[in-house]
Amino acid sequence: MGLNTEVWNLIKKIPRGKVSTYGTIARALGKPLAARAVGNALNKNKDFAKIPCYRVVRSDGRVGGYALGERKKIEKLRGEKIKIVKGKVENLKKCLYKF
DNA sequence: ATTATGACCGAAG
DNA sequence: GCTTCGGCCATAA
Repeated sequence: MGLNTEVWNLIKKIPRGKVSTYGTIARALGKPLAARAVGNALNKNKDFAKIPCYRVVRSDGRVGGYALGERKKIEKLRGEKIKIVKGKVENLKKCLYKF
């Protein structure tokens, strides 16, 4: 397959109301230094219905990019009761999903 | 084979 | 808090 499918299949497991980070995903795939590549992989996803790419944020809590725009990403997260203040997730530790 | 680009990260100022 | 910078990986040209 490829990195893309690996990433997509993995993040499908992130439940509603939880998030993960690019770096965490990279580590979970055994490529600890590939955080950037993970972002690229998510950017190529088109199936927004099945793959919750909006649940992946930056390591410092900032929401990060989204193919449909940062605005939409924040809306989606808020829709799952995740607090966003000044473009950052509050209590990132608390919302983090453990793989 | 080389270069550029991007939904990143950590350290440093 | 903030910004800048070098480093990293994968993909495309």
